[in-house]
Parts: sequence; structure tokens; C-alpha cells
Amino acid sequence: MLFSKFFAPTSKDTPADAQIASHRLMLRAGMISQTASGIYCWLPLATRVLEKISRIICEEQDKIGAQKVYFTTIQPADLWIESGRYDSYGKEMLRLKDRKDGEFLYSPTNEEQATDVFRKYVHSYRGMPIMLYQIHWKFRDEIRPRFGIMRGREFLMKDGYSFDLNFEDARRTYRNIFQSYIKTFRRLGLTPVPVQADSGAIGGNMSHEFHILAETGESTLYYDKKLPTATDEDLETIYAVADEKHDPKTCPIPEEELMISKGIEVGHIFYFGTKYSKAMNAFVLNDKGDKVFPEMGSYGVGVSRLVGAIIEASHDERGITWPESTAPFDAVILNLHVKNDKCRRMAEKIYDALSSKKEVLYDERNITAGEKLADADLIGIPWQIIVGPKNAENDIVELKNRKTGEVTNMTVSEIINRFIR
RNA sequence: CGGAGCAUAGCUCAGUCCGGUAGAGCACAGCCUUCGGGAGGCUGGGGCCGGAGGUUCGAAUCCUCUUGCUCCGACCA
Repeated sequence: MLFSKFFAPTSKDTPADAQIASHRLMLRAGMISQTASGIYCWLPLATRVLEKISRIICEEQDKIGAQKVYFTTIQPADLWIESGRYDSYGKEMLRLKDRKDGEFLYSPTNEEQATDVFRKYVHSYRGMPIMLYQIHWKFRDEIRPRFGIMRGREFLMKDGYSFDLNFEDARRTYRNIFQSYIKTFRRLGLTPVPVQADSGAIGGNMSHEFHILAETGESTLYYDKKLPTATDEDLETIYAVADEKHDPKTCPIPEEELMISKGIEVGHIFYFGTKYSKAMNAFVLNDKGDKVFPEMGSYGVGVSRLVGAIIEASHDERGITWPESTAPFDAVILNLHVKNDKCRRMAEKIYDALSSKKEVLYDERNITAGEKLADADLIGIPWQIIVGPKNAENDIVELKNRKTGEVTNMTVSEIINRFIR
């Protein structure tokens, strides 16, 4: 991709309204454009990141047997009247009317629709267990949207729904999802902190939130100081709770071993048994011919919020420092002097060689070197290949790591081999 | 939903108290000089001063109403 053709409207001005690093940087890097309070357009750079994150989530979901679907964003009120949530969800639900005055809503979550699809087509235990998920836009009319895309009203979420025949199976599914989420967040370059949580409007009695520790997080977490070094097997037994679950009177951890941190909630999983299957009369027959209501759970990952969370965890004073797994490009080539023939030849040779195998941005804009270096640091692509006139005289280019700042001098063919192995 | 702000050029803001020709920097367009950290020069284009009423000879400025956005709190995946 040629930078001169790439729509990434960067800016050196810090927007007045942006309070936290990720919001500021997303605006400055030309990733998002606000269209109303809590509602944002996702520009090409941010869209590439959303797609990287989504791909990793999908791969991990596929591994545990979840099947991808698209539910609908617009749903009839009737489904929600059946579950009883049409009234209880309150003003956060955006309600709409069609031309015939029929009542609809823009989906904030999809337990009802998942249950509806299940009951239409699955009537026997032989069709179970089943797990469906989607990555789609949601709308929740938040009282107070804030921090850019971190608490938007419209947001991209992965939401999954499981249907099991009995409690034991449902609990196993819940554990599988739990472990899968840990893996997913780690692949995204993050360190997740799972905590016990309330189940809120979803309902149910077993629930965990997954947080990324950050000063700017909106949630307060209480946990055993052993948690950050715990192995996968410990997790479920170590004390870690969200603030609404924490009570100093009943807390089993002595005060001196208790850590209190701010976290960004990026995932939330729920087991809620037969709450929706019973309310919506979704049932199957088991091997004895008995009517059985499936044990359900739902599992959410805030995909768009993850973009903000990753930036909160990965930035410095000059800009974003993307982890390689979610970076919008693998590398950026900076031709510092586009009118210098030697620079141009070297940069183009590298670009032609790499772009067949890697996602590469080539900065061939006719602007100052300082501007290119500043932009590259701002948008935070992990590897910068810097072609400057002085080094070009000696047939050398620089490979610079955005995060560490480490610079290695290499020849053109060494660079090409470094990225195409 | 309570509380507090803000709204003037694409962006960041000055001008508003104390009414009298619409401003700056950056950005943008053209030309030139530069070219390793957002460089410099010349020229140019950009505005219903959020909207509606009112007061006044005259309103960005004063008054009333309204809309939008931001922040704090409560709420929330």
C-alpha cells in the first residue's frame, strides 16, 4: 500500500475532547471519526486492526467448535417480550418502528435470537451440544458514552451462545470458553485478568469478566497478588473479583495480599442455565423421550473496545506500539528522500519484494523526513524500514523496531530475507 | 438522570466582561528553497460566529428558548 494513496488522516494536534491516550492516539492517527456521541466511523487503519482481532477470535472460536453466523441487528420486539426483557432492559435499548408501526429494536445482545433459532431447528438431543457465535455491531444507548470507542453506544462485539443437554456439559463448555478466552487475549498481545462478576441484565449465576489492567480502566478489581503469575490451572481458584462482588467482610484474602487495580473489561462470560430456554419454550427430547430445556451460556468479547485496550497497553509518548499480531501492517518503508534516485530504487525494490508476502505500507510521500518519522511512530507499525540518502550511498538501510527503538543496519537483500523466509 | 462546561475557518483557539469592518497558528492549493525528527519563504482560497426568537441605529458579543458535544457522579456488557 502506498502511503500517498492510503486514507490515514494523521494530525499533530491533540484533540481537545480526548481525555485518554487511546482516544487521543486513535484520533491523531486518523483511525476513527466521530459522527455522534459514542458513535464512530472506523477508517482504514482501524478497520485493518478490527479485522486482525476478529480473525484471531474466529480462529480460537473454531478450535472449540463454535460456528460462526450472523444474527440480525434489527429484531422484532416480540422476541424480547417473550423473554421478559423488552421492559426490563430499559432505556439502553434503542427502539424503532417500521413503516407499519411495528415495534423493533437495534440489538444490544442476542440471547433471544439465538434461542429462537435453536428452538426452530433443534428438537432432539442428537443435535446437541451446539455453540453459535457472531462478530457484529451492537447498540446500547449508554447514559454516558465516553473515552472514544472504549464506551461507545455502537460497538463491535463477538457474542457466542451455547446449548448443552445438562449442567455438567454446560459447565464443561463454560470452562472451555474460559480457557479459550485466555488464549485469545494472549494472542492479541494482552495479559488478561479473569475475575468473578455479577451477571447483570443477562441473568444467571456463574459469570466471569476478563480485564486488561490499565490506569484508565473503568472497573476496579480486587485480587490475590499471586494472580499475575498464576498458571492456567490455578485460575479458577485464586481470589479475583470485580468491585460489585467484593466485600471486605467476606474476602478470604488478608489485606496485605490483596491487590486493587483498575481494569478495562474486554470479555464477559455467563452461565444462565434454562433462563431463556424455559421462557421461550425451547426444548429437545432426550434419549428417553423426556422433554429437556437446554442449559445455556453466553460469551462476549468487546472487539472494538479491544482496539482501545490494546493501545492503552501499547503506546509511548510518540504514538502507538502495536503488538505484531494486531498491527495494521507488518512493516512500513520510509523513503526519507523521494527525489533521490538511489533511495527510490532501494525502497521500491524492498517494497516490491515484501508486498507479495507481507502487509507493507510504503511511505513515498513528498514531505519532510521528520514528518514521515513522526507519522510512522504515531501509527505504530512494529517494523520501520528506513531508507535515507546517507546510508543509501553505502547500500545500507535501517531496520528499526518501533517498540524498543533498536536499529539494525542491513543491506537490501538482508532486509528482504529477514521478512520473507 | 443530577452537577459543571463548551459551541467562532478543516483542526487548536483568541475576540464575548465593556455591542461598532471576522482574527491567529496549524492544515489546505500554487511556486521556490529544503530533506534523518512535524523545516523556511512568497502567494492564494477558505466563515449565516450551532439554530430560532428578542433588545438595539447596529449583535459573535446582551436577554430568552432550543440543539449538539465534553467532563464529574450515579448506571451499565
